[in-house]
Amino acid sequence: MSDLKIALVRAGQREDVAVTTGTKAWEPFKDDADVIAARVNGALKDLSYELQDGDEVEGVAIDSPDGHDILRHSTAHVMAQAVQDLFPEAKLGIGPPIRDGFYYDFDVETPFVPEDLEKIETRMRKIIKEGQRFSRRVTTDADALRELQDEPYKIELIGLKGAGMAEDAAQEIAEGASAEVGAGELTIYDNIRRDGEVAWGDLCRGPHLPTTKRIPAFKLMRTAAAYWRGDESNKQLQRIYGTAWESKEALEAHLHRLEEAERRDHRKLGRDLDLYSFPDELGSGLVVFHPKGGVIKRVMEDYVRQRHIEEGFQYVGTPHITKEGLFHTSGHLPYFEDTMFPPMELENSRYFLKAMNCPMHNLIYRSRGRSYRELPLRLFEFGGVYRYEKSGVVHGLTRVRGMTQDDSHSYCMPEQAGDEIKHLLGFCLSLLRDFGIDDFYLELSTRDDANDKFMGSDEQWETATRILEDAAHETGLELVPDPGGAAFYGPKISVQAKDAIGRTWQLSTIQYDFNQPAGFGLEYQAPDGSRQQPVMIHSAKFGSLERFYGVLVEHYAGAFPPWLSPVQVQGIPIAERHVDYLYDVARRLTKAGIRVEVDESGDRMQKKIRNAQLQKVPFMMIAGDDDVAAGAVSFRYRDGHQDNGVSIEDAIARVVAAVESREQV
RNA sequence: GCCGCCUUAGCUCAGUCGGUAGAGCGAUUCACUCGUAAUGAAUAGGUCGUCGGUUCGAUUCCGACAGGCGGCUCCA
Repeated sequence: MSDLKIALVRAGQREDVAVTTGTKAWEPFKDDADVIAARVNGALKDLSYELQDGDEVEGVAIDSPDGHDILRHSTAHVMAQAVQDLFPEAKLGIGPPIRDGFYYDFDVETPFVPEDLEKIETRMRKIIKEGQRFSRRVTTDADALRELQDEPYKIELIGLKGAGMAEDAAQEIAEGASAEVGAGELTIYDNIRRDGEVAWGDLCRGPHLPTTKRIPAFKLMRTAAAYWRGDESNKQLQRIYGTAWESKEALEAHLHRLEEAERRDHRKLGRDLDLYSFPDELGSGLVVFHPKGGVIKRVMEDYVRQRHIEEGFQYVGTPHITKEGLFHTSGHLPYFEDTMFPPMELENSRYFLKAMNCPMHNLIYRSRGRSYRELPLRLFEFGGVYRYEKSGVVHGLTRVRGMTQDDSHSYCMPEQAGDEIKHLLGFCLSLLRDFGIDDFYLELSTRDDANDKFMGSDEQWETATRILEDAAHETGLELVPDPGGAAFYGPKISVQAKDAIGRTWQLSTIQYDFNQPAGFGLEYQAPDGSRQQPVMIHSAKFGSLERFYGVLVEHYAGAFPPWLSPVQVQGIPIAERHVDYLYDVARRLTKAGIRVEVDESGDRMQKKIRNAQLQKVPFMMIAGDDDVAAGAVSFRYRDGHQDNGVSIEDAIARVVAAVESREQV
């Protein structure tokens, strides 16, 4: 029994402590009810870990990010135990923690139904009540293979590990597989009842909660199918999603956040606010914009077109269909024919609906000789494209089959490419900020060596990737790599934006393309008289107008800033005799370019206020006897606050200023 | 495309153990003219997603298809 020296870290403070040999990690934290694991020399360990001399030890609280992961992973184990209790034939897939919860995949004969979830939850509560201990046990590949002979998927994972997979490779082949097998030693976690009986066990790296009793609150959310190891050609397993939290209150808060997200759902708000609809008669993924929704679309387009022109773009127009040869020249057809609507045959030609705009812009470039003096040449349009998206992926405005791309192509000399990309990236970000989206990071999609879909030489790819990377770094934004995510013709930077409730969306994309200029034989005449090939840079600022529209609806929960609001001012008379007065003010507002309506329905004024509130109109302009007498109006805002007796001149100026500044009110 | 669930009035939803349906909101009309989130009454509105099968009889049971929802794969 010799003394060990350890360093205890608490609230960022290091403290040297002497403990006896055999001291477990839980002991220094026995008074901290929140601590459910330990970080020892940077690595997460169970509280049952035996401390070594020189260890630096820090408690992991259940409500910390790591603590949440451990809690949820342990809850996934409890769920898997419950499932195998109730469905003994179920084979285990993987069961990692994910954002806000966890899942576990099972191979079962018949898919789970909602009633099964209730039974599983009940069984889980029983397991939690039993207070089973999570016990770590180091094993060997051979022992594990013997022990898990009835679990074919686990055996496959051990095989992958045995093949020398690094941890990140394991991550890649099966999202979350690294939760079961890592680069290090192989371990099994046994769930042990109080009487010492082993209730259940699973191949797992851990760490885990000390006991199942430490799961304060959980809920199973839904079932779904998922391909084994994320590969479409593999068998589909049945996945159960659940969530777990450090307290009942935290669980409630999470469920409340989900409800809030539902309230913001752009599909629901689109109906409630009469913005757009998806008539069955049109077909899946095809949208019609109603008058109010059309206002927002038009304002977006007008503003974006104006900004492009200011940034040196030239607005062009191209048709929605073309003969197939164009897409052969561009190289798209072999890659995209599956996602294009089938061709129509006429006059001995096959015509395709347009799925991308770039080939047509190339024709505009090629329509006459080009001088280096006009480069960079920037062509821009709202291009309507159609893509035959698989039926299961169509989703509101964010995944449609007919969309409008705010698409531009910059043609430049190779040496101009870096500056052009920086220019485009800055432009994208400033445009997004104008629409109130200001929290983003960048993603760099590159070629994947294992895949032969990519066209062009190694050198071209390296050059292009480096130029994009430099431009991305210059923004100072976080840059996340996305290997294998590039288009066949070149690497891509995309802007991933976070909305008001923290969800991320891929919006702007900037792609470097050295292939299409070659395919189309694009040239410019250089200062020395020689003919050179330009590079083209694709960029979409919003990606698609429809998707961005949907993102904006959810970001603002339908309460748009005045410049985007379909109705900016709703006039509400106290009584019928005030209608004409309001119409006079409304006429002056209209003259100032403001979208204003006067509610002259038979409703009581309280009802009119309610209606305007539900329609999320930014300015309610109310007039009664007092206002008429004072030559004024009264404002009510969406947050309920009021500003009475504002003179008509001030009222108009106030609305106009809010619209012009694009501010939120 | 794959797995599961769903489809009843414009919207949100009841209901029919197989005998062709109901509410609230919305709409229309009438009365009320009102100071910051729902005035009252009356009326209209559905071949219960579509097609086929079982049945004396199908909105209800079965099948196919379409559309939707949640995931997976894919993606702007």
